[in-house]
Amino acid sequence: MDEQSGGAPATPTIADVARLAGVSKGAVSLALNDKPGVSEETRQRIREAAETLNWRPSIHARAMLRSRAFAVGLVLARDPRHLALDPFFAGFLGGVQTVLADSNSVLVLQVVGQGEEAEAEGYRRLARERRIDGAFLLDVRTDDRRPALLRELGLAAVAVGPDGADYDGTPFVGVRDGDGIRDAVEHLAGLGHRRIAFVEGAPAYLHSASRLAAWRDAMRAHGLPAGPHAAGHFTGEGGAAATRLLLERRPTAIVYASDLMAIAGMSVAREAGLDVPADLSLTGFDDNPEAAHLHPPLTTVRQDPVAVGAAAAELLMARIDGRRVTPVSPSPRLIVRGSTAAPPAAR
Amino acid sequence: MDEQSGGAPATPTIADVARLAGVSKGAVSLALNDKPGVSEETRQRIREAAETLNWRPSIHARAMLRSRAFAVGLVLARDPRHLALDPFFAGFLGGVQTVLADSNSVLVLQVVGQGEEAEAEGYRRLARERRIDGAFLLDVRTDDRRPALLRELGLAAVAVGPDGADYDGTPFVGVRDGDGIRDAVEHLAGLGHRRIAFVEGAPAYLHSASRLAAWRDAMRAHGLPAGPHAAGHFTGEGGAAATRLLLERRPTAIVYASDLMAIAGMSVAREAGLDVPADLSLTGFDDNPEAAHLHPPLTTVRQDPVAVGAAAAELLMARIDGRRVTPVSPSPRLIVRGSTAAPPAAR
DNA sequence: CTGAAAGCGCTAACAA
DNA sequence: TTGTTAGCGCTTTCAG
Repeated sequence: MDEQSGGAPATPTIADVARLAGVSKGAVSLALNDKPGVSEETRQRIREAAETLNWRPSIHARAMLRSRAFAVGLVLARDPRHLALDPFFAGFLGGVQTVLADSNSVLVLQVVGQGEEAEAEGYRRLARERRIDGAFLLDVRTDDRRPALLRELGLAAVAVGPDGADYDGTPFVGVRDGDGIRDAVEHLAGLGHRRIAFVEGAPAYLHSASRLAAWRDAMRAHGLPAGPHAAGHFTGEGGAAATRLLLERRPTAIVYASDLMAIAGMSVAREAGLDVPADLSLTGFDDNPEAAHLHPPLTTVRQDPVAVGAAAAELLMARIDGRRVTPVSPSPRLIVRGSTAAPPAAR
Repeated sequence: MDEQSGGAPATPTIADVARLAGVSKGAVSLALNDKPGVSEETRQRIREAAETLNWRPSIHARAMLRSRAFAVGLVLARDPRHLALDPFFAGFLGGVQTVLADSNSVLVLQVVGQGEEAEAEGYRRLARERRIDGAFLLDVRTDDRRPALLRELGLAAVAVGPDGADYDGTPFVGVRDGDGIRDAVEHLAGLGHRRIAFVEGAPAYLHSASRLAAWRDAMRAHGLPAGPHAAGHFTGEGGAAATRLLLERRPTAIVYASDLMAIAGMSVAREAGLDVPADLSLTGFDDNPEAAHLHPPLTTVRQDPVAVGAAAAELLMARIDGRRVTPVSPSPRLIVRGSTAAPPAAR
C-alpha cells in the first residue's frame, strides 16, 4: 500500500544494515555478535548502521537456526484468587525479569486452572512449539512429576523450594522458609512463650512441609514440647478453622505459615474474647501489604522474593547455556510488630 | 552425534510427517491448516502421521512468513510489592489465558521497575524483536502515551480501564468501577448515612479518577453534599494518612477505592477510639482474600477480573486478526459484610 | 579479513 | 487435486 513512503521498510532486516554499512550480511552478523573475523573499524561502522536503523535481529530467525527460543516459561496451576494473595510471586517475577533482560530472553506466563494435568499440558505445549528453552517450577509438591516431565521434554528446569531439595537432578533455588519459622519461634520463646501452636499450609507442598518441620525443630531446640498444629491450606477459611481448633488447646502463641491465615486467625481469636497480643501472640509469613496496617500490626516473616527470582533466573539461564553456577538462597527476615508480646503472667 | 539412535529425530519437522504420510511438505501444510487442495482421504492420512509423530508446527518458522509472533505482551511498570496486593491482576491473567489457548498464542509478561520510560522500552523491545503481535495496557494514566507508542510500533492494543474511554482509537475493555462505587454509596445512603467521605487512589490513573467521579455523582444523585475526600495512593500508608485527615471532618462513613486502604483506615479508626461499624462504616474495593476475614469483615466491591481478562483477550485477538467484535464490560458487585451499619443515632 | 551461499521449518505461489 | 519451489531473516560454513 504505502510502500513508497520514502526510506527503509518499517522493520529493517539485516540486509538493510549491511547495505547501509556497505558490507555483507555475514559481516553484520559477526560484528554484532562479537565474533572474530571483522576488523574493529568495520565493526564500529556496522554498529552505527544498526543503531541508525534501530535494528534488532528477529528472534524467530535466530530461533530457527540455533533451536533456541530465547524465552523461558512459567506455568502456574493455581486458583487465580489464590495467586493474588501471594506477594512472593510478584516479587519473584520482578527478580526474574532483571536477569532475563540481560540474556535477551523473555518470560512466557501461563496461568492454567488447577490440576496437575492442566499444568503438565501447559509445559508440553510450550515445549512442543519450541516456545521456551527452560522453565521455572513453583509450588513444588512432595511427589512432583514435573521434574521428570521437563527432562523428558528436553527443557532446562529450576525449581523454587526449600533449600537443598533435589528432584531428579533438577536444581533448587532455596527459599529458607525454615529459617523464618525458626526465628519466629525463637522470638516467641524469648518472650517467655512455651505453648506455641502452628498452623501449617497445605501438607502436599514442599514449602509447607518444610515450615512445619522447622517449627518442630525449633520447638525441640528450645526444649519445648511440640504443641498442637493444624492445616490451614493457605486460605482464610482454613486459617480460621485451624485457629478455632487450636484455641481449645489454650496456646499462648500461634505461628502461621502465611499472613492470610494469621489474619483470619486474629479475627477468630478476637471473637473468642481474646486480646492480641495480651492473651495470644500471633505471627504470620509473607509480610503482605496489609500486615503492617492491621490492628495490631502483624509480626511476620518477610522473604526477599526479588532475590529469589533473580537467583532462579540466573541459574536457569546458566543451565540453558551450559554454564555452571552455584545457587544462592537468600534468607528471610522476621519483622517484629505488635501482634506478639509476653504471654499472660497468669500461666 | 547420536543420530542413529534408531527412529525419528527428537523434534519432528514437517518433512518427517510428509515422509511418513507419503506426500510432500506442501500437502501437509495444506492438510493441517484446513485449506482446500487436499483430498479428504489424504488429509486424514496426514493427520494420522502428524499425530503419530506428535508433531506441532514450529512457531518460529510460522512467525517468519506470516510475520506473526503468535504471542501478546503485557508490560507492567509497577513496584513488585504493589503488584501483589491486586487480586484483579491475577484473575485478569487467568481470564486472558483461556482465550489465548484457543488462539494458539501465549502471553509474554514483562515486569519492569517503575517509570514510564522503562515501560515504553519494554514494549519497544518486544516489538522490535517481533516477539508479540499485540499488547494489553493496564493502569492507564490520564495522559498516557502508550496508545500512541503502540500504534507507532505497529502493535495491536487493548486497554483495560473505565468503560467507554478511548485514546487514539485504542479500544477499552471497560471495568465498571464506577458502578461499584455507586452501589457502595447507595448502600450507605440507604442505611441513613449522609456524611460519606471518600479515599481515592492515585489521581493520575484513569481507574482512580473514575471512582472518584462515581462517588461524586452518586452523592449528588442522593441529594447529599459531596463530602471530603483525600488521596491514599492505593497504599496502606496512604490510606491511613487519608483516613486521619478525613476523620477530622467527622464522617459517618468512608468509601475507599481499595481494600488495602480500607484495612489501614480501619486500624486508624480503631486507634482513634471509634468502633466499626457502630461509629463509622467502611467500604473497600477489590475483595482481597483478607477482606472476608477481618474483624469486622469488610464490605467491599468485587469485580470479575477473569471476565475482564477474557474480554480483553478476545478483543485483542480480534484486532490482530482484523476481526470485529463488540467489547463487553462486566459489572462489579457489592459484597455487604460487617463493616457497614446504620450511622450512630446521635448524629 | 571479507563476501557468497546454504539452510533452519514452514507457507504460498506455482507448475504438473 | 497434487508435488515442487522459492523464499521469510538470520547464522555459519566455505572460498576468495
